Amino acid sequence: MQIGELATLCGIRIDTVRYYEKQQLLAPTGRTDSGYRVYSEVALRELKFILRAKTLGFTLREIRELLTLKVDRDNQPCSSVKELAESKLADIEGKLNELTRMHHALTKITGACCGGDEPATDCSILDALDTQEQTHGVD
Amino acid sequence: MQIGELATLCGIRIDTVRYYEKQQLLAPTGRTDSGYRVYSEVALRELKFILRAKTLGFTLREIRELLTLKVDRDNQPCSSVKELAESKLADIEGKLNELTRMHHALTKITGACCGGDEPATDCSILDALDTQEQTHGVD
DNA sequence: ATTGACCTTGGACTAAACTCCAGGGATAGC
DNA sequence: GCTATCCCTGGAGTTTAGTCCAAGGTCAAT
Repeated sequence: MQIGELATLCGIRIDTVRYYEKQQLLAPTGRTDSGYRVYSEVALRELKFILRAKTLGFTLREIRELLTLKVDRDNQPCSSVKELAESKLADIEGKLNELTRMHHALTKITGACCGGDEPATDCSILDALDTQEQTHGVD
Repeated sequence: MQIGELATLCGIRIDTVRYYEKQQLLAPTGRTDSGYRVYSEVALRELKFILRAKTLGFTLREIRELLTLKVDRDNQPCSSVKELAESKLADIEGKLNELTRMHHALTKITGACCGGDEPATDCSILDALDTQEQTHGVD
């Protein structure tokens, strides 16, 4: 497919696709004789991954790292790959913890809002977070 | 405490704290006679919340919304609060799904990398994501 | 062969989120 | 009282991540 279709499928602008290419995040699968970029299904999946990772708070630089995280058991010294993957895993686990805490807090707020059985007459997200166990390793 | 201590405790610059103030995210608890900003423990918690939310991919505008999400059961029309909280809950659930998928994928990579029992000799994060159920509602 | 919808590059522009600087006042220790 | 370290404001500069524009080539249909 061409760049326009790819962009439409992902709900972004053509310029953004070219920007990601310049940032070494997404190379076109090939070019036509006339120089048009051509993209495969793999590229489409890659672009979708990039966009999802972005909503999770990863920067383009971090996403580039994630995308180049490849294990080739027969040829590669795996220590560096493993190190990076584990550091990304730690990031992700921290984010999962925080999101879970926020989820609890917001659930509590919506409950308090419309006839839940919480006694509080006033509740903010910070108050709601307070009632969670404070055992997250982020601070 | 003063702005310098607050910033140091959070690992950010003083300018950033003042920037958040200008963006209506974090007001100082008060001022000294000479005009120095003074911050309480509550402000410290608020700032930490802002910084955590930022790593989760929320923009400053969204964080401001989250922070002003307050339920006052006795006085407020709760429909708007509830609506916003529920839309944020949906955001958070989407992020939790994606993060969980990524977590599985990275775990698979680190397993494949150092003596795991996966048969693949080659594995990237996209390959690893492939083996997850593709039933997330994001695309 | 002309029209319209697509694509190309290069470069300028924007918004969000900082980050730094200049010029000056406040406070604490010697 | 001097010096260092903190703070103040206002404004300029930077980085990241796009977004737009101009000038022009390509392709399919009429």
